[in-house]
Amino acid sequence: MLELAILGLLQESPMHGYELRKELTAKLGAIRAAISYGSLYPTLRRLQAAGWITEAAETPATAGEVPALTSRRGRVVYTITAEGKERFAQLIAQAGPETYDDTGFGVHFAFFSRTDQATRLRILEGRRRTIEERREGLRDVLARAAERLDAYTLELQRHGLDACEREVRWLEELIANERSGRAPTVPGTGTAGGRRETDSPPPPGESRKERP
Amino acid sequence: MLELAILGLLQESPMHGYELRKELTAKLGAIRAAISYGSLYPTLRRLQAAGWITEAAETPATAGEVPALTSRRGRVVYTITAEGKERFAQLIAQAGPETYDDTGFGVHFAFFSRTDQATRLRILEGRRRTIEERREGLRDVLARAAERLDAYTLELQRHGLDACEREVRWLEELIANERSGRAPTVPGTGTAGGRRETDSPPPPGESRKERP
DNA sequence: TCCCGATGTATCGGGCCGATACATCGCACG
DNA sequence: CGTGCGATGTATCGGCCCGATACATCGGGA
Repeated sequence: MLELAILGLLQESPMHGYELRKELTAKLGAIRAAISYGSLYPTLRRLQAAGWITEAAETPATAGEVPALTSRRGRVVYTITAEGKERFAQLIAQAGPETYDDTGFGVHFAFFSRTDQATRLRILEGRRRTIEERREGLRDVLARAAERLDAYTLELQRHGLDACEREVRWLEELIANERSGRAPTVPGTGTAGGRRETDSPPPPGESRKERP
Repeated sequence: MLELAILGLLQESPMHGYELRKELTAKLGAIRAAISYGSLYPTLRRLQAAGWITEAAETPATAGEVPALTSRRGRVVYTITAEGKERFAQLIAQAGPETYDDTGFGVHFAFFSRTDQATRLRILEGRRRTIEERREGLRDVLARAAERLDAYTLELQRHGLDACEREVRWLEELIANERSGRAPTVPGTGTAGGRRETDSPPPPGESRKERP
């Protein structure tokens, strides 16, 4: 999963580790706390070993432009390769069971703008099925094993069931929007400000790989 | 986390691995998919090594009672020790940062009936603070970095923010109930049947993501 | 009869996390 | 003027947990 996220971010621009972590946190903040360096650095090394990215020490002196007394810090900049872009395209499009768990779905969804509509629909529907199954499991427990569980445990299940129902509804709306070619924007969620004039566009679709 | 859950369940009655997994799934179904045997068995061995539990091959023949032609299966039954009970009490009462993440909180909450009110309040409030921080982080991103993110990523954040707000409200109710000495039963959640005479107690649980 | 699904125990490779270590920079506060 | 603290930055290590895999038995339906 981390592999996919890193490849996705580096496609926007080359970055060094610290920056990558910040971007990762901003992009995936809704699904996971914060990536640990204990995962990040080993993953970066793995990606390099596979040839998906290259790492390079930051330009020691860019010649002109304020050679700067400011700092000489050993920053390492990671850049995605052509093979890495292919790898990303492959990972983002294929869907296994992990694609539908909380983290996997979240990462795929965060990079939906780099996929085509058919893939988006496939993933959205797979996620819905997964959540529906979880929901049925919770309903079963609540209906059939309620007397064996204490009130707190029961309340936990109820809250989980509620979250499942809510997510299914959310997915239904996204699926409907997707089918009609409209953009994501689910009506109900007018939560925070921030909407800009840029918002109409969306079905960003087309996985453009901007070649150099 | 698994350690705590196992110790908690074995306190109700001795069990063998397969059974333990089923109970774990029923009790924690709202927060995590299903415990893998690849985690369960090593953890059980760890617990035994520490002296918190003992393992014993199932009684070969209970003497009378249908010696049974049925089966001779090498089942291993795990039983909690006195030290294990102390360990559980210690784990369930103390709270570190992991106590407030999705999984950690869920497990603690599932065993709330084995704790005192003060501990419950402490954990509930810690969780609320954690979720409030997550919520603020999402608001910041939505307010300050919205133009840098695509429509899908934005929608993901909005959905996450919505879940945070909902959970905070839920926690508030649980806290209020806890303070007033009342039992949980959050008004809104009349989802499934199963209420019994035992029900006065508690509130719900929460979880999600996964995280992690 | 034969196979399948549930019951049951167990290991192995690998991903990811938390703790930890170390180093530099700019700024605020004393 | 110094001193320390928070942000920036790279990196490793032990350990938990997961998914895949292997193996074995039992009851029942095709």
